Amino acid sequence: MNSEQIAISMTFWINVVVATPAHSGVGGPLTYRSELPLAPGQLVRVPLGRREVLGVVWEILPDSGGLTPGQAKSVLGALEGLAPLSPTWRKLVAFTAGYYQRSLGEVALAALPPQLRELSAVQLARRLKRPSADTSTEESQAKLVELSPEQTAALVQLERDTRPALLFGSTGSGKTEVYLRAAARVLAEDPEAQVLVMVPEINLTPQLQARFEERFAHLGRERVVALHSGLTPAQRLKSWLAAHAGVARLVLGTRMAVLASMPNLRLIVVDEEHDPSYKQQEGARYSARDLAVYRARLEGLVTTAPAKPQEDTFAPAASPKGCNVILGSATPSLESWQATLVGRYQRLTMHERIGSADQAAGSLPTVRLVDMNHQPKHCTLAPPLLAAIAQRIARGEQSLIFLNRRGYAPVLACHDCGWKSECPHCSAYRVFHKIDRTLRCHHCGFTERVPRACPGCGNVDIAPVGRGTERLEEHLAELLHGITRPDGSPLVIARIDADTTRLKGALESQLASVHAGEVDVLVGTQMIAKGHDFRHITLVAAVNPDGALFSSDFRAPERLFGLLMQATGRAGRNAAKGAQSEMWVQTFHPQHPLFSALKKHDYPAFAEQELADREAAGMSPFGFSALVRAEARSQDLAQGFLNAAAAAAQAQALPGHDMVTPYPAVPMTIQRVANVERAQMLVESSSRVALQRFLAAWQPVMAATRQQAEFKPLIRWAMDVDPLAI
DNA sequence: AGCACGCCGACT
DNA sequence: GTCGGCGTGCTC
Repeated sequence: MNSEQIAISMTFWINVVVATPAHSGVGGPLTYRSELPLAPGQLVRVPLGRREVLGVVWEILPDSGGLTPGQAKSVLGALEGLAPLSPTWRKLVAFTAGYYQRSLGEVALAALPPQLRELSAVQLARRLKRPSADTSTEESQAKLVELSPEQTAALVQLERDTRPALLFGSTGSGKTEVYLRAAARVLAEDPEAQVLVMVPEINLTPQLQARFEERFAHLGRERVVALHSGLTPAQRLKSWLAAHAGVARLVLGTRMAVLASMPNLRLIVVDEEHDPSYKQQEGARYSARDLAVYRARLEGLVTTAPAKPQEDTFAPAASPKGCNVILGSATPSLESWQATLVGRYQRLTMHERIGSADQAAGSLPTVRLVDMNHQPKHCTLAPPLLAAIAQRIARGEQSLIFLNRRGYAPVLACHDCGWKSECPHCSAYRVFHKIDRTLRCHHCGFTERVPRACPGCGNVDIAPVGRGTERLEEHLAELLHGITRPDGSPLVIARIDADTTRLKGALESQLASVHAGEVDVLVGTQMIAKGHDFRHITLVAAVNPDGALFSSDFRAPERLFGLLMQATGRAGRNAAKGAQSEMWVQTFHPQHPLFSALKKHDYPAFAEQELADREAAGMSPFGFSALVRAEARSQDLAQGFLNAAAAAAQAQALPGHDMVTPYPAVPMTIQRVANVERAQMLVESSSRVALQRFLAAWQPVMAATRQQAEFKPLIRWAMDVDPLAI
């Protein structure tokens, strides 16, 4: 019957990408037949196994490509009314898939709103029929503040120089206003132009969204849309469709937005570009910041060639339209900083704090290092720090205390038999949460009530070891007992961390009470360092930051410096109090160069020091790396698989192997999670291109290794290119 | 990834 | 006797 149909009607052969992962064996596009002519980039429903899935038409084939008619199924239908995804978008997806070693379909489908997969043709037609945003509203320009000389200079420079721009500006220097002006210029120049603004976290979008909406209200309603995982599926689809149709002029989103379809993209802004959340940590592990720079080149947004064009896979040929990419940060990633040093990016510096008329007084807080070697043993808070906090309370000022460990105590232990609160499913300790008397595993979520007595020996004397935010809050309440506010009322201590903000809206309401001055001392994890503007806080303290100085994670110092710089920015944004604001750091290593740079609020000095270390060690941005991770029921199997795959790569002399160093497989830091053993293998190279070639060639070798009988029970493996931590 | 098929333990 | 556990294999 099928053959008769073929005989009487025209048949087209097309390649379609569907969401099959790279390790499934089906990496590339699948060939389907279609009775209708289809265009590359169109969305289609196709049969896959026994289900119907959404796919993207990737290419039109001249013939059946050697497939027998029985092998190819027919396309079920196209999503009518949707313009095909542009060639540029497909190039971006293809690059992402190739660079990060995932299948085309996995990247392409992940970039589409999930609801698109479920929608019937009728439902989609209804969504598309909705009246588009009104195009003309009165030109009610919001009143503009006067720009500082630095802001003006940055904007002038952005117009002159189309290299990617690193906007290096401290907290409060007015980076957002530069984004707004740069966006306004692009949008005004071209009535079709679109702008993409990315932020690291969803909870930062509402404030920024309000600001952009206000500024661009004259463009008409619904011209500014948000795109992030906090939206409902329907909202996300709506935003995506608006961006895809070119109706949305400005898209504000998290990392996922870098892959949004925006046919007239002219400017990309990456705010807080150093933030680790730009790196996707599951599925296709792409860096949205790096892809933003790539996409800008692809769209013809930035024009300058990199230092060594042939050597950089991250440098597509630029097209001629012209636009830009702005990366903003007070503490840039060392990768971006290095790029400005070699001229690949331009650097725009903004250091004045806007609104502080009194610059001579120096509005940045004083950094005080507390040498913990000279403090009473085992004290959590040094007496001088405690006294300073008490003083603030008495003056009616607020303090902010950081501790990067939530819960009450990181482990519960029996001093008699040595029992510790290990998780039965993971190789990690369960954290003691006093508030509900539970032991919780922060890796798999396994939760139990705290045992009455030691499960090992029956001793009732089991005790918390170490200190988390919950215990610090309790401890502070004891230490500060009796201290009163200026009006004689008792002090209030509050805590903000992942546990107190689990409920929707909880973070907002807690922040509001801090802003309202109801709280005297705020205890929290790093989540409070980001983006929140606490004007009345005049003291910020980091209780125990030393772990990051000697961490095996080579980016830990960079993150610590950024966090502490950000925290100093939190203190005393109220200009009048800026001069008396203080940042306290408790450390056993006060001579560490990181702290010397911090004392001077000197990021360039820190970067110089850190880059020298990285160069000596051949690490990013001077060297390139990838991790291959494997999961299995046994650690031996996971490691064995990785080692066997590496041996096969050497034996076959894969492209680039002579410039690439694979290290032996090792257990991951958290070796076992939810009863699955995890191992990883580090692969390094001084050449990004060699590493890329090697990884691409290695992929099928891994698949073949997996086919060997002994490795059948392997659960999965995946590559992480340019990993954040090793 | 989904979603089948397929072969071994505790229940209507 | 079946329901269901997840090991294994396939998807144009």
